[in-house]
Amino acid sequence: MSAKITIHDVARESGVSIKTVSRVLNREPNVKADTRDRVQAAVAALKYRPNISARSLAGSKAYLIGVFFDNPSPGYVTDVQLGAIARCRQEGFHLIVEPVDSTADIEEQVAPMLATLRMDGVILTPPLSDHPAVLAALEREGVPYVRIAPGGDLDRAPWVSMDDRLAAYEMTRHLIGLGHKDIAFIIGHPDHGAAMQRRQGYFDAMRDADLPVRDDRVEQGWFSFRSGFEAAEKLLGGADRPTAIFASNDDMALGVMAVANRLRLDVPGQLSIAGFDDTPGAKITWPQLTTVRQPIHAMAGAAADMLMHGVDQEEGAPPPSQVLDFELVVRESTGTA
Amino acid sequence: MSAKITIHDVARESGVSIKTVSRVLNREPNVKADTRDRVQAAVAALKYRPNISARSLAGSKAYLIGVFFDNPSPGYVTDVQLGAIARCRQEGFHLIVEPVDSTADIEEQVAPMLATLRMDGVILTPPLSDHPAVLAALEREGVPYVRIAPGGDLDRAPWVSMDDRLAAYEMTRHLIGLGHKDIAFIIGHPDHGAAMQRRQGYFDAMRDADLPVRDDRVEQGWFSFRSGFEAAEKLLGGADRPTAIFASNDDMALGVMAVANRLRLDVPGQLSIAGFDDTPGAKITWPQLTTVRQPIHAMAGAAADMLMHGVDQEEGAPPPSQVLDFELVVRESTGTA
DNA sequence: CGCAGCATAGACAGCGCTGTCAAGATGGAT
DNA sequence: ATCCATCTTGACAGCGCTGTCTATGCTGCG
Repeated sequence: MSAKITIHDVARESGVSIKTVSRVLNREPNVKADTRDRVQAAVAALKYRPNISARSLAGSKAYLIGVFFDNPSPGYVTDVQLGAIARCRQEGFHLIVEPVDSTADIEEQVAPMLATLRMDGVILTPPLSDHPAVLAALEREGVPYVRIAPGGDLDRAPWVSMDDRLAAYEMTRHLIGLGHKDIAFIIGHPDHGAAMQRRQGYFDAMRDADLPVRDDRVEQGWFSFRSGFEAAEKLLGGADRPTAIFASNDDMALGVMAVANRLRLDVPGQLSIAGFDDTPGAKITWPQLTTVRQPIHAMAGAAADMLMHGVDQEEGAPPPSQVLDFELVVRESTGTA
Repeated sequence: MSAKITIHDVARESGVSIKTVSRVLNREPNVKADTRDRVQAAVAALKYRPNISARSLAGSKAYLIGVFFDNPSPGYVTDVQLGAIARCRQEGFHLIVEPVDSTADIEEQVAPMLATLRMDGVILTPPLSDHPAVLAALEREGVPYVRIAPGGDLDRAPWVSMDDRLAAYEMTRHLIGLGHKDIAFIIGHPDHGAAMQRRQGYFDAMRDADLPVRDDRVEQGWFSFRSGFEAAEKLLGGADRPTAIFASNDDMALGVMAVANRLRLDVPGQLSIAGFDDTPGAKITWPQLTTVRQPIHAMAGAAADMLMHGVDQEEGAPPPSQVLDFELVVRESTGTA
């Protein structure tokens, strides 16, 4: 184990005080270029790395960003982490991941970790983005947070999201463009803000194309494979079938795909299927799923950015938020009617 | 924001010195029961939480465990995290997640974070468990680590794993027990230690049952959906088909399933399919996949345990390691021959 | 009754850094 | 040459804890 080398070693090596080394490290102004170079050379020579505990104890930054999640799909979680970390690394921040069970006592889970860690900020993923107790705990402890894809309460704190309504609108238009007129829709979990927006996008697109939407062509799902499976059984059970089904997430679309397989329906020959999210599962199927790619990586990165650079919200001004672009991913599960 | 309350507040409240509070917090001996109770009452009353930065700066523990990963399946990563965190929470530890790109410069990625964070230990997941540069960097910095499912070099450091050979052996026996005699096998990524063990388990079971293994019934795969798909096309292409295919991970098994669907083969009526891992994808398909459940959660928990309680390896003694139990999960994709 | 020996508690010095404040250096305007 | 404003640097005091060392109280034993 290499002996720990501290700021004092660097100061000695470069012939300045530790305070000056600190200044160089933190890119503070008012350091002569010449001095800065000497210090940086010493840092490089000694391979010096500031100790994060000392930094956060003495200063106001902890160099720690938290990610709270509650068991959405693993692919989503991992994507968020990767997106956030990519940005954090550049600034010397690290990521603390904390699963939060939204059905258990929030206070008990969140407050202790907030107090012990004193993180600089927390990234909230759905469904935590809309969990009142979580937001309240964060606010009480004075820890800044950014929500990813919140469903409501948009003026309360900064957030990052995509336009779910528009994405669903465009997916529906894609289907209509393929010649489909009888398009069924499977709604997502009603507690999930995005689910309602996607539903709206579907209705808007159908209306704009003057296509009627029969009541029995819209089924309620819960974002799970099983709920998609069951909805598809109703939709495809009789002889009167839609020519396309748009499930508002991939898991449900996969459920539809499974029913189609059982029924020996050719996809996309006899039935087009569209999903939403572009989870890994979308490619782990045959035919591969036409879906919407969420900019998860970018959203998490943007959230980390806001947190690291301080989200100083001016009094009265709306919180600084961002809407990022999605992408329609057309694969093999959709075809002409 | 609640004003930060410190050990001094607790000391004042309970009428003892801060050192005594520290003793109670750290469960040190030689504190009268009466005193301990008073302190604990004050801690509870004030909702005091020790500051982790101060603790790690002053003491030798950082209360931080790292998890290094390099993009195995998201489900695997998330499972490891959840398993490790569950254990860490009980002891007041937190988890730092760090993706490590094994194809890039390891030194550059790992050394800085080890120096700045001074974590108490690191959990390595495959394929990092067998990455020489990662192990070397950890050892040079003197950071203890526990490997999950390492492929070799078992005497070098502690590890946690399961018996992949035995699991594959039992899955093969499950198939044989169902009456199958012509069982094909798809090998996993050759760099992955576990892949070879699974292959061995298959061969051992076939040999022990006096069943011949034809060369053209064993295909090389890479643990990916596509490689499973391609292997299945070869295996199922002609009229002379095996009655069962054992793919040595779920992604490949799903590839086989996709081919079976295209070929309109009834699963499990005309073809039984078995996977390995029990990823979420195993249930996101129809019929659901018979597979092997890895004790990922438990392995990660055990690894965290070792790290938190110090893995003091005696000179010359083998590193303390564990082999945990797997579970055969029989679902609908396998049936009688 | 005196004292070793242990259990219990506190004083105090840092851990490695940043924030504050003050001192010295520099330069331009007068 | 003088003075002030500005730039550059350093001394020093903590941040909130733990480790070490010392002081006290108490026990039991000769």
